[in-house]
Amino acid sequence: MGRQPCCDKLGVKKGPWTAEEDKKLINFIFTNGQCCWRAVPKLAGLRRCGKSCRLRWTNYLRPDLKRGLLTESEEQLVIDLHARLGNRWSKIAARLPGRTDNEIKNHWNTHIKKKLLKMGIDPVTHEPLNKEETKTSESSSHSDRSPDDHDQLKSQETNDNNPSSEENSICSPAENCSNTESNSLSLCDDDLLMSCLWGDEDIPIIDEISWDFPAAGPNLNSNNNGSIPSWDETCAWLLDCQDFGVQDFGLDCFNDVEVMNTLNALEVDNK
DNA sequence: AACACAGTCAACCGCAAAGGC
DNA sequence: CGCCTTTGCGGTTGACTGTGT
Repeated sequence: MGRQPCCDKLGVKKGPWTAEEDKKLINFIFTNGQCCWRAVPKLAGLRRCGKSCRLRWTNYLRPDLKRGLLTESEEQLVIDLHARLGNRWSKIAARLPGRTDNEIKNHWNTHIKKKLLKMGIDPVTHEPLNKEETKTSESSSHSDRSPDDHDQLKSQETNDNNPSSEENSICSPAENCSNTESNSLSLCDDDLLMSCLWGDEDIPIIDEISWDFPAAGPNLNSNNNGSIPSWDETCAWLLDCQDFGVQDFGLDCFNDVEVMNTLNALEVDNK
């Protein structure tokens, strides 16, 4: 019994997305919310597989994404999290709001890996490289964290959700780093970042709290209670990284005059 | 200017987990 | 309980861009 392919290969487009396709996808998700990805291409009029649509949305089109290189603080956080979690990029990304697993994975492979090697640190074990050489002859110790040694971490990970787990007993200022603050890590200093890192409460992911687009259209202002990037911030991406204007979307949900004025103002600023 | 090489990153692929029936 | 579908994840690829010769 063969596995059903994620899409019929016939007539399904692959490769880079065009602005037109992006528009269709954004338009669809803004008006209908994120529903069954498999159905999205059909409903949105795209000749893509659902998987591709989901990837495009999560890695590129999501309004809450930060663009640009990771900051020093974020990079340090990634390194620390990688030491703890290994190549669990999605888990790492979940702790860096506005960053995607793909982005972090790429950044790790292209920048951080080399940086660590330059510093004489094994990017896999996070141990000093010369230390590694001597250690290879020894049997593994608790601190010798091989890439496959993350099963242990995995169990820790599962305990992350358990408030009574041992790891959670590590008292850190994380408690002070409230969820709302955690959503704007870029504003935190390194101490706060580390606090957030060692606090094992799952940082609420922006997706979960603000990207549940109702079909009726988002109430753009009501969700902004300070913990979520303002609409002004989140919509800037539309003007920032795409070569089309907001009006081009023809979004029914953008019928709020105030919002439209803001968007227009942003667009003017951008020019 | 032309070419080669290296670096970067968006996108694809295959697998596994999750969830519904 | 087992099958099937859907979603999510991590590894990998390949196109594009920048830099050096």
